[in-house]
Amino acid sequence: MLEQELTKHISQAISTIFGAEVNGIKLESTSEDFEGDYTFVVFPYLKQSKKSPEQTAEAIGNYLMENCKLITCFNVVKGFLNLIISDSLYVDFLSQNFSNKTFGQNTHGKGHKVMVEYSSPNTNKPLHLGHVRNNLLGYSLAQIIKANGYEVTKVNLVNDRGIHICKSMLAWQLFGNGETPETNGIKGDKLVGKYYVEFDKAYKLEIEKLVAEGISEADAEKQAPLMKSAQEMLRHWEAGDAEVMRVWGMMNDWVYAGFAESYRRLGVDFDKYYYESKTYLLGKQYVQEGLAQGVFYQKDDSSVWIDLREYGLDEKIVQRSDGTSVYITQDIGTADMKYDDFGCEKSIYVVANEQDYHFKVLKLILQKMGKPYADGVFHFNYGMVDLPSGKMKSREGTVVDADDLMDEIIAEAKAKTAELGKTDGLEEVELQKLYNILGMGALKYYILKVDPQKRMLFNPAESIDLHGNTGPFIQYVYARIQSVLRASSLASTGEVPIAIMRSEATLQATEKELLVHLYNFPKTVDEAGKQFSPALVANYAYELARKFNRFYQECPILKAPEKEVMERRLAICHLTGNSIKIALDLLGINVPDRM
RNA sequence: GCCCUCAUAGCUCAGCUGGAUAGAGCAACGGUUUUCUAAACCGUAGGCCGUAGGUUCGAGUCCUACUGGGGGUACCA
Repeated sequence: MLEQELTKHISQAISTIFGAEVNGIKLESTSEDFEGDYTFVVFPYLKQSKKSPEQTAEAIGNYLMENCKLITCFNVVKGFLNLIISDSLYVDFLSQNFSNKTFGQNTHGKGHKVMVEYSSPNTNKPLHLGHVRNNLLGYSLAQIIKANGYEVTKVNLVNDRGIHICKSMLAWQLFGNGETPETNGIKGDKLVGKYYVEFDKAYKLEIEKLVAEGISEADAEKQAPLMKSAQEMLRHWEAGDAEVMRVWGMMNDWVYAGFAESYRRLGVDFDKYYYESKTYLLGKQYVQEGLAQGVFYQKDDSSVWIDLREYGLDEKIVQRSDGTSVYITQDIGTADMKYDDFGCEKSIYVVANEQDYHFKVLKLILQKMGKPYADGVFHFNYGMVDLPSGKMKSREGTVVDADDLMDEIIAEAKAKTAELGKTDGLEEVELQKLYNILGMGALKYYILKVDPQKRMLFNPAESIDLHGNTGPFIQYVYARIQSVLRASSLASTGEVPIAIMRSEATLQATEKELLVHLYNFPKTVDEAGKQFSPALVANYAYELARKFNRFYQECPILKAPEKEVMERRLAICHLTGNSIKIALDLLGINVPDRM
C-alpha cells in the first residue's frame, strides 16, 4: 500500500537525518486548498529535529525526493509537508483495476463468522418508517461486513407473541365478521394492524366510560373488560388453547405474507427466522446456571437478580418472584441458541438506541456467565426517525407506513423520469423496473447517508428529491458512464482489453483527483466495516459521483485528442462505474443502465 | 434523582484516529447545452461549530461544568 510505503520512508528519513527512532507516523490527505496528495505534519517531531517546522519539513522532503520514487515533488507550508505522488502510480493502479469486478472488497475477515440480527418486527401491525431504517441499516451492514471477507448470517427475531398480538386477535374476533385478506383484498399485515387500532379505540371508550363512573384512570385501564379479555386470551395462549392457537396461527400467517411482500420490495432478506413464541420459555435454565455460578442471587421473595452496580448500572431482575422469566432472560437463551446454531464469534443486534441499557446489561450478564460468545455481542444502536411534525406515534396515527412510502417515492421517480423524456424505446416492464430502481435508490440513500447513531429527520418532500446529494444523482453518473461505454463500441463489461496505458502519461487535475479517490475505495469499505457505518459508503459514493461529473465536464472522453488518452479515460469510466455499482450494492441500491 | 446521547450555514447533513483559510445538498441569486445524458457543471451569498472554562505547538474534534433536545432507569418488552 502506498501509505505504508510513505510512512516507512518518512520514519527512515527521521532516523537518518535526526537520529531519532519514531513509529506511529500519521499521514493525511492534503486539504483541497493546497497542492499535494498526502500531507505529513511535522509539529510533533520538532523535539527530535531541534529545528524550525519549515526546516524540518524541508529536510524530510528532500530526503524523500531522493529515496522514494513515488514522490515527484513536495512543498512546505509552515509545518505541513505536502507530498505530490507521481501520476504513474495512479495510471498503474488504473490499468490493474479498471476491469476488476471485486474492486473495493477486502479479505481480512476470511474465516470469521458474523451474525447480524435485524428487522425484528412485532406481528400486530405493519412495518413503518422506523422499521425501514432498521431494515436498510441491517441489510447494508451485512453487505459491508461481507465485502470485508466475513461470512455473514442474517437473522430476524420475530416478536410473534404477547399481549399486543392478543389485542389484534380479540378485536378481530369481536368486530371482524370473519374478514380475511382474501375476502377484502387487504394486505395481511394491514388487516391485522387495523384490528390493533380497533382494539385501542374500543378500549379507550371503555376507559372513558369507567372514568365517568368515578373510577381513577389508572384503575380504569386495568379494569376495562377488553383489557381483561386480552389478558385472559394470553393465558389461554400460554396454556395452548386450541381455538386461540388457531386464530393466532391464522392471523400471524396473514402478517407474514404481508411482511414478505414488504421485505421483497425493500430488497432485504434473512437466512434464518427465530420466533419468540419458541424462545420465550428459554431462560429458566440460565437462571439456575447463573445462580450456581454465583453470578445471580435470590431475594427473600424468591425473585432473582444480578448486581451490576460496580459497572455503574443498577441491580437488574432476571426472574420475577412468581418464577416467570423476563425479557432479558429470554435473550440469554436466544443468544445461546444462535451460537449453537451458527457458532458466530461476533453477533450484531440492530436495535434502536432506546435499548442501549438493555444490551449493556445483556452483554455484562453473558460475560459474567463466561459465555464464549459474550465479548462478540455488539449492539448496533441507531437513532429514531422523526417527522417534520415531530415524533412518530402509532397511537396518534402519525406513523409513515412503509408500503405507502415506497409507493409514493416510486411514483415520484416515475413522474420525474417521464418529464425528462429520456427513456424512449424502453419496454413498459423495463420502465417499471427503472422507476423502482430510482425510487428505492432515493429512499435508501436518503436514509443511509446519515450517521446511523444519530436521530434523523425524515422530510417527505426532501426524500423524494432526485437532485443534489441523492441516490439518483449517483445512479445518474452510472447511467452516463454506461452510455459512454456503449457509444465507445467497447463492451461495458470491461472484459475487452484496452491498450496498456503508458505509465509516464500526464494526468489532468480532475483525472488525478478522481483516481486518488478511487484508490481509496477499499480503505473506505474497510473503515465502514470497522465503524459499522453505511453512511461512510454513501458519502464516499456521493463524493465519487461529484468528482466524476467534474471530470466528465472537463475532459472529453470519446473525443479525446489522442487514442491513448481516450482509452485511459474509458478505463476511468469503467473503474468509476464499477465502483459506484459496488458501493451502491453495499447500500442495497441498484443501478440503471440508462435513465 | 441518576445514567446514556445529541447540539456545525435559514433547513437537512459531512467533517476519518486532534492539524492549515470548517465542507456538501436544499432553498436564494447569476452563468454554462450546434460537442460523450443539463437528474449535470461553474460562480455569488450565507458560520463566535449551544455557552463558559481547561488540556497543547494546535480543539468543531479530547476533559469538566452549564443550557437545551431526545432516550433510558424503580419485578414492561
